[in-house]
Amino acid sequence: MTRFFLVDIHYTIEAGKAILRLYGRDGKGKPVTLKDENFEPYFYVVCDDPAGLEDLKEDDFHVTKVEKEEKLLLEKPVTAYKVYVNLPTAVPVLRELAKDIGQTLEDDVLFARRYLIDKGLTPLDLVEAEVEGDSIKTIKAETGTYTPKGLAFDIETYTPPDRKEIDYDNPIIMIAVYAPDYQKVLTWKKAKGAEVLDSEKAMLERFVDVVKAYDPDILTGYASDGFDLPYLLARCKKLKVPLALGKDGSSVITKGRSRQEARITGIAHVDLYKFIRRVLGRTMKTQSFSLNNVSQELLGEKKQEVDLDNIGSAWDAGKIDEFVEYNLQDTKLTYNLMLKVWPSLLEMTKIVGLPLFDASRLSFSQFVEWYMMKKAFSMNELFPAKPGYREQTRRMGQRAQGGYVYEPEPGVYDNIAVYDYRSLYPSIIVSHNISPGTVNCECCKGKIPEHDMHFCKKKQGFVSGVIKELLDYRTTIKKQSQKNKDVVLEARAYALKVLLNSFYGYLGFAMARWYSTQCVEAITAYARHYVKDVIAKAEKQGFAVRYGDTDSCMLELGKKTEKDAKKFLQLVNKGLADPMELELEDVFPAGIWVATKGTAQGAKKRYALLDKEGNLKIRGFESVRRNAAVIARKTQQELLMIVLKDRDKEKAVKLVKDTVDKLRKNELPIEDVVITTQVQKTTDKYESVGPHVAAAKLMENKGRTVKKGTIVAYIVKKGEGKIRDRVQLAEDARQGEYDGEYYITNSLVPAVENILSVLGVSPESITEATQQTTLAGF
DNA sequence: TAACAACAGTCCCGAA
DNA sequence: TTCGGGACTGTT
Ligand SMILES: Nc1ncnc2c1ncn2[C@H]1C[C@H](O)[C@@H](COP(=O)(O)OP(=O)(O)OP(=O)(O)O)O1
Ligand SMILES: [Mg+2]
Repeated sequence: MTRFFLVDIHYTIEAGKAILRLYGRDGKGKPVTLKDENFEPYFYVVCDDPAGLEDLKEDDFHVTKVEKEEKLLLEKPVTAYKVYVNLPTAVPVLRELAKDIGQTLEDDVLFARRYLIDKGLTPLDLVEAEVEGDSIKTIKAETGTYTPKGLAFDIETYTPPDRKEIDYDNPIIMIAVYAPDYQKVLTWKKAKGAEVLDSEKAMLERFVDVVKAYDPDILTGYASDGFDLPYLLARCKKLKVPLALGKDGSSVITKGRSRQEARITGIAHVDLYKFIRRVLGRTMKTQSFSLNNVSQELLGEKKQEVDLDNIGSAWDAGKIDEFVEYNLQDTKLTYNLMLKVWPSLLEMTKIVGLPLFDASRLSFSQFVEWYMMKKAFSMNELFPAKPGYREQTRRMGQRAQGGYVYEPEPGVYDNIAVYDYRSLYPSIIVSHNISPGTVNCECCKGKIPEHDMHFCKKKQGFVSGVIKELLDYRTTIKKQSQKNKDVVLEARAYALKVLLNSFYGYLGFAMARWYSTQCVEAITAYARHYVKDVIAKAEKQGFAVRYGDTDSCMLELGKKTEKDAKKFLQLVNKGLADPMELELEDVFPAGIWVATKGTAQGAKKRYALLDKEGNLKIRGFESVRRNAAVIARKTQQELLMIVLKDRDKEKAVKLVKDTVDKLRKNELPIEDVVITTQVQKTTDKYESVGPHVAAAKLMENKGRTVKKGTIVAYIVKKGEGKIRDRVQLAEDARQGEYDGEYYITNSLVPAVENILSVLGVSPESITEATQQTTLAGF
């Protein structure tokens, strides 16, 4: 009997047979490798007459047996034939032949993943195997707490002083690895603090040895899928060094060109850049996803800045001491980032049940889909086929209505109670049993809001059942995080929230296996119903409704107290079916809503609240937008603080006037007028060329690569004509080069005018008055 | 930086 | 000069 934490799984074909190898570590920290030779690949065929299935064959591929099974497809019973084949690689071949006989299903499930699903094993959790030698006889899942054994690494490459592109002809000059109990920097020129090897080749060989000796479960880098490992591989190939990091002695394997990934057999390679960018990217404030910026935001740690542009000349001059420090520092940051995201990453890996390598690279849709597939197996549901191209296009044209947003009345208000449904869409799915298989059942009647549709009340739906489990779990975590004010739990609750909301999105996602417009329509119709219901109830109770968006409702308490606010919460919750629940997030001493530009109408998705500790919670305003000029963002934020906290109109006016003045007199440093904007396509693809695209082209002219996602920092210069003809890269901007008038009219004034007008101050008075003082100065 | 969804504000370009 | 739409970013 062997018990161990499962880290990775991989299969090979030996003597015409698929052999799975499971890699992991036992409770004492000893590495474990076991093989399973008794798992057979298969797919399903749904048909009336299975004749001919057993005889399918092509080349070396053939069917080994066929079993009849009663399964469910989209929650309806079907008879399916389970077609076993001799090799995993036979599946994509024989399924094509089987298409003449019936509908093939589950014919695109990777073999190792199939194994994990069928055996119910969870990576990074315990498994228990009965073995003979190193061969698995039986295997089952257990539970235990895994402690990660990780190693971070980073390479530095030689770059000639005048070049910046990646060129595999340039050598790797340094490699660092970091774990709390082990650090090393390798290089091949004399340097303080490093182990100095004779040559690049020797260094690469040593690197392989170092990693093997440390024997990590997890090897982590920052952008290591796209840079470090492909680079290492290229240099190793050139110098004839096997990059044999695999636990079976195999080399690192890279895959894909646009979306590269580097796999190491038996070790979970985690590219933190990829994971952070995809999972946290949307919510991060950072200007770029450089290791430094990301560490700054996530860890509050900044590494020493070293000018890497000089690494080539420094190397040539043999002055590389500072790069040793720098290289190690990078790996330390990478390691700490790993620790930071570990609770969420571990959570997601265990939930989805795929190896860490795969789990850390999943998109949200893949995540949802693999989770559903895992659950489907245990509930005897067949995995529906992925939609074909035509079906995808058809779905693309469909659009379901979304959430309701209440139009606010511009103004400053006191004592705002903020209510918000906990996991609204997921809780609707669960409480109303929304699932493709429960739509308009024969056995029940009823009608959902806005649509002639109902959902079964008797039979548990597949999707609703799957989400219920996760939702209950998230609720526990969220409550714990609130109770203990624990940021780690909060991060986990957040990851789970996004995941849960992705189930709703997934049901309306064109490429989904489980796709249902009806479900999507139902979910959002219920959501609109529930948020409007709170609004109506609040009004009935005499509250002034100030705002609401999708699942939230903000009430001005007026003469009412916080106790009344809590009573109202009870009232609403009494009318809600489990697991739906409205939460009272907080009562804020003050809040402001403004008009949309050029109208008197209240702007949605733009407001600010002052909390009891005196902090601002700003939503939608320029101050939280990276593509607004820094000066506009700063001034607006200060202004909001003055308006909500100091309540000082004079001070507010003065702030803006002073800022206008400084802009006019060109007194502000360049950093204050920088605008950062992302290019979402390559620069040649633009129909309309805006300032940031013009700036991106300036970068390209300087020989810099601009890719999708590059964030461009620029300023607007004085001059005539279009704004795009007046941009200058922030890095090249000279002091005083910016156009103060542009920033006043197009940036600062728009950001503050609707706030000032709530106070009854007209923007003209601000700019005019300054003009007068300026003139008076002459 | 392909791939969970919809709703919404603002800036600037480009056609009329 | 006006106005619609492309582009980007944020909120839920
Ligand atoms: N990223 C998203 N994808 C799809 N739907 C979303 C997303 N974000 C929000 N929604 C929808 C579904 C949510 O239930 C609803 C309300 O959003 P929100 O209040 O932010 O989250 P939530 O209600 O799910 O969690 P909680 O309020 O407990 O943090 O809006
Ligand atoms: Mg909510």
